[in-house]
Amino acid sequence: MNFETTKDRIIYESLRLFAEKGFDGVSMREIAAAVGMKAASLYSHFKGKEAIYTSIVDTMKSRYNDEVMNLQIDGNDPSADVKVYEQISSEQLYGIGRELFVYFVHDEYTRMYRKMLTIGQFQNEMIAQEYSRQYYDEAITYQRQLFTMLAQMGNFKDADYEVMALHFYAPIYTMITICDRQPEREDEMLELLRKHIEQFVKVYVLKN
Amino acid sequence: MNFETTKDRIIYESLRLFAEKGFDGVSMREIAAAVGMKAASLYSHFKGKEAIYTSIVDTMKSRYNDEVMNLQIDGNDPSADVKVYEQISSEQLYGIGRELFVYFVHDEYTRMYRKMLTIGQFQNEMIAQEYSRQYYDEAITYQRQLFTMLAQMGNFKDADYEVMALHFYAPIYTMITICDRQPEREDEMLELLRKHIEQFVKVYVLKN
DNA sequence: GTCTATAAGAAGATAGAC
DNA sequence: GTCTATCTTCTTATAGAC
Repeated sequence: MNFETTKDRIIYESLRLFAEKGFDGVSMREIAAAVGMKAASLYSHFKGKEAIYTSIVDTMKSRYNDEVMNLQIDGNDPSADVKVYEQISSEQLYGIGRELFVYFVHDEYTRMYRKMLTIGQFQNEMIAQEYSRQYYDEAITYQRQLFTMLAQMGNFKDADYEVMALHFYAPIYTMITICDRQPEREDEMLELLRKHIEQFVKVYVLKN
Repeated sequence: MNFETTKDRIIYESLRLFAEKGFDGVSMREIAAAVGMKAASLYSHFKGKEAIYTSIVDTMKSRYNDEVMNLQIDGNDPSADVKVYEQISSEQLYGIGRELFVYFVHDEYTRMYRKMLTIGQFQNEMIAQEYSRQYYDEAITYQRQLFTMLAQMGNFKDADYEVMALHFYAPIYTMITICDRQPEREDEMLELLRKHIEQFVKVYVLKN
C-alpha cells in the first residue's frame, strides 16, 4: 500500500475500521477522523462510502498478486515451484505450510482484508465469491497441481490429489481463522501446525 | 424454537435478519415489521436491541444442546458413542461425517446462528470465544476422544489423535463454510465429503 | 401489549466560502 | 482540497393513550 496520496490513506484507514466493525458499523465521520480530516472532505476523493469499499477490494486484489510474487514460492504457478520440492522432505513441506500460515496471519493488510470479507460475505454475492475464490479454490488448485506433479516423480502414495490438497490446506485454513478470532492462540496453532504437517508427511509421503 | 410467545418470534426474526445483514445492518423497525408489529412494541418484550442479541445467544446455546442429544450419536460424550463404531468401517465413518455435515448445513437455526457469529466475531470478544468453542474446540475434543478410544481397540494406525481429529474435522468445517457462502455448491461439497472420508479411512484405518 | 407521536441524536451526503 | 454549516433521513428509545 502506498501512503503517498490522501486517497491511499483513506483506503487504509477505512479497511482497518471495516475489518473491526463491518461496513455498516463505521461512519464517514469515523473514517475522516482516522485520516485526520472532516467527513465532507472525503467526498472530494470518493463518491461515497460504497465507492471506498469498492476501491479497497480492487486495491487488495492487485496487492495480493504483488505480494504473492515476492514469496519464495511463486504461489500461482506450481510448475514453477515444483523444482524446489523435487526431493520433498518433511522439513520442506513444513516450509510451505509455515510460510503460507505466517504470511496469512501476520501480514497486516491480508489479515484486515480477510476479516472484512469474512464480515461482508453474507451481505454481498460478489464478496462471497471473492472469498471462496481466494481462500479456497485458488489455494486448493495450487496445492492439487503441486501434489500431482510431485506424485509423478514418485514422492507420494497413490491418492486423490484434490482430497490430498484439502487434507493439507483445510487444517491450515482452520487454524488461520482461529488466529483471526483469538490472536493469543497463535503459539498453540503454530505447534499444532508443526504436528499437522509432520503427520501429513508420515501419512502421504513414501519415504523420508 | 418455540413460536408460542411473541418473545420467541422476535428472537427468531431478529436472528434471521442479523444472520443476513449483521447487528448494525438491522433496525428495530425492520425487526418489528418482520414480526408484524411497530418498533415501539418491541420494548415491551426487550429492554433494547442488544438485549435481543444476548437473548438469541442464550437461546441458541440451549437449543444446540437439545438438538445434539437427538442426533444418533450423542455428540458430547464419545464414550457413549464409541460402541456404535467399535468395528469402524468406511461406511460408518462416512455416516458420522455426513451426519455432522448435513446437520450443520441444513438445520435452519444452526445455520443462521453460525452466520450471525461469523459476522459478529471481530466486534465482540465473547462472540469470538463462543465461535471457537462451538465450532473448533468442542468438535476437535469430541473427535479426538472418539479416535483415541477406537485406536485402543486396534482400529487405527498409530498417530497423534488430536491431529487426526483435525484431519477429519477441518475439511468438513471448511466445506460447511463454503456452503454458507455459496449454497449452490452443496452437491459439489457432498461429493468432496465422500471422497474426503474415503481417503481418510484409507490412510488411517488399519483394515476395512 | 400495542399503538401514535415524538424526542434526541447520528447517519450519508451536499453547498458554498476559502 | 478542506473547511463550516446544513439538509434529509434514519436511528434507538421513551411517553402516554387505549
